[in-house]
Amino acid sequence: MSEIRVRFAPSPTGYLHVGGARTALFNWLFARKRGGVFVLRIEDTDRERSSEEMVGYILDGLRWLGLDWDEGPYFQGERVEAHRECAHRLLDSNRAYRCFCSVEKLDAARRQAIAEKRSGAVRCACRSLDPEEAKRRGASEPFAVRFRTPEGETVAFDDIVYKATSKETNDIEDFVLLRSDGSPTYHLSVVADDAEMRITHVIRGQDHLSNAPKQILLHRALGNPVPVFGHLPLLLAPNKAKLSKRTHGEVVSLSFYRDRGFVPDAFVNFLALLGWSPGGDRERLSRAELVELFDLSRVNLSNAVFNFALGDERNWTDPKAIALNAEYLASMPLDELLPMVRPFLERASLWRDEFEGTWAAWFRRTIDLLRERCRTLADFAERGRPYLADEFEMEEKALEKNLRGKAEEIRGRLAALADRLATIEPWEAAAIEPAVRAFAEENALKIGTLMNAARAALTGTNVGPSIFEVFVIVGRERAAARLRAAEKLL
RNA sequence: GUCCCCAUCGUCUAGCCUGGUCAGGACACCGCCCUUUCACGGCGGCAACACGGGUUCGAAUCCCGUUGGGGACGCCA
Repeated sequence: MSEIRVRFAPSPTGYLHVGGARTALFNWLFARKRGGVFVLRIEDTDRERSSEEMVGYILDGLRWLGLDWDEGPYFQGERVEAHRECAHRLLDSNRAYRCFCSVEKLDAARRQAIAEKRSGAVRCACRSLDPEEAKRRGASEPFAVRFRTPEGETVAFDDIVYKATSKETNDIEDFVLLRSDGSPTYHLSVVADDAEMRITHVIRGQDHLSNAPKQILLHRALGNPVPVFGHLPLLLAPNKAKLSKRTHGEVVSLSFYRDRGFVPDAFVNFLALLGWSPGGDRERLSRAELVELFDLSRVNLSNAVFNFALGDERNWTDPKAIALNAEYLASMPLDELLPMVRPFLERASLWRDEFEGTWAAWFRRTIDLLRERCRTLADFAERGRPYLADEFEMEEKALEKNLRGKAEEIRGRLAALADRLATIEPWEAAAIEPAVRAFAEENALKIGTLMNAARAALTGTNVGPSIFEVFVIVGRERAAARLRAAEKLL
């Protein structure tokens, strides 16, 4: 049995989006599961729309997800001579022909065919031109090279996902192989490169399903071994349209998920479950488990909706993705989490080198305390501010409800509590709690009122971890200072 | 318009191949418990086999049709 080789072949005409990332992931999983080779090929034959910058983004995205490739990146644009050579071979064997029609004329013919309720797969008149005559004309006239699609045949193939699939060749147009400027088109390049790179399994989006018969025909005409195809159901936007960077914007771009604080493993886990399931109830799956359980033939046949709602503060992207990310944040090894949090703190100007030096133990404890309440890495910067820095916002809600609203009861008591903090030993939750409770009792204060007021004073909010843990993390002096400051707001 | 593909809770899905289960799970949502906050956790609730015909003792499961959705039909990839 020869080696299994798959490829991910994005075109660098835009950012890597979530759908493309999933295609890459499924190729990667398939290769890793079967001990195959994962090839990365950049399909940059559309020179006008491709850019080097986009190539960089695509590589960054794959690296972020941890989808390491074994070969490449190869650039299709560097192989145009080989592709052209294929077209000429086809021309020589009469499996392709020269077409002298103008693009305008063809467009008009196609529109008319559709208007007359006929097939859109129009055949060009140049198909029946005498090859020798066409060759002579070609010396002085621009022409495109078209594939001579056989007539009256059925192309059948077994798709790993869609199983038995077939298409009548009469429904396939004579697609272009070489443009009139001599540049190869997608179909030709893909087929030539897949053969050259000895690709055994073509795993890609279902939007390519109707391209498979054309490519099979081309492979046969070229005398290549035909690869096995596996088409993946599409990822749809909430409005059920195919996901596209252009219409759906940055929220479908992979880099957006990195920037908004997703853990790569969590996002990979989520992506894997979009269109595939190992069967049963298992959902939280590590990368190793994914590789172990992955089975392309178990991929769903129907398209999956990727839910996002940018206007929605809480569920700006698929709630299930967020839930999974929160689960990873809460339970992943702290040592892996810490370095992921750092860039988000840096971006918010909350990072201090001491966090990795003299304050390392304290920092670990702080992040560990916060993680249960964070849904993205960005939340650490947002919720962590009162713990990590001295300037933080006093939320109006907290101020009104737990400080000013309770002014009669707590006036003078906050400052008194601040004094009391100095006497607590050791400075741990187990000692702070009884001391604070005793203080409340002595002052005829409801403990809840005092705790809520303290939370507002120390963190500026009315939500967060146990107030006694908060005291520990904020620290004796800072806590006292904040209590006194809050006293002045009453 | 032509061709191709698809169809289980709001969403992701298990079950379908090899008909017989209260159609299972997760997320979301709602309630209760835990907690004098929030979150986590626990318990419970809401919620689906698109429709119509067959085949069969019996259909989510097999067949046909309808409807709905998606994709392709480019000298884009």
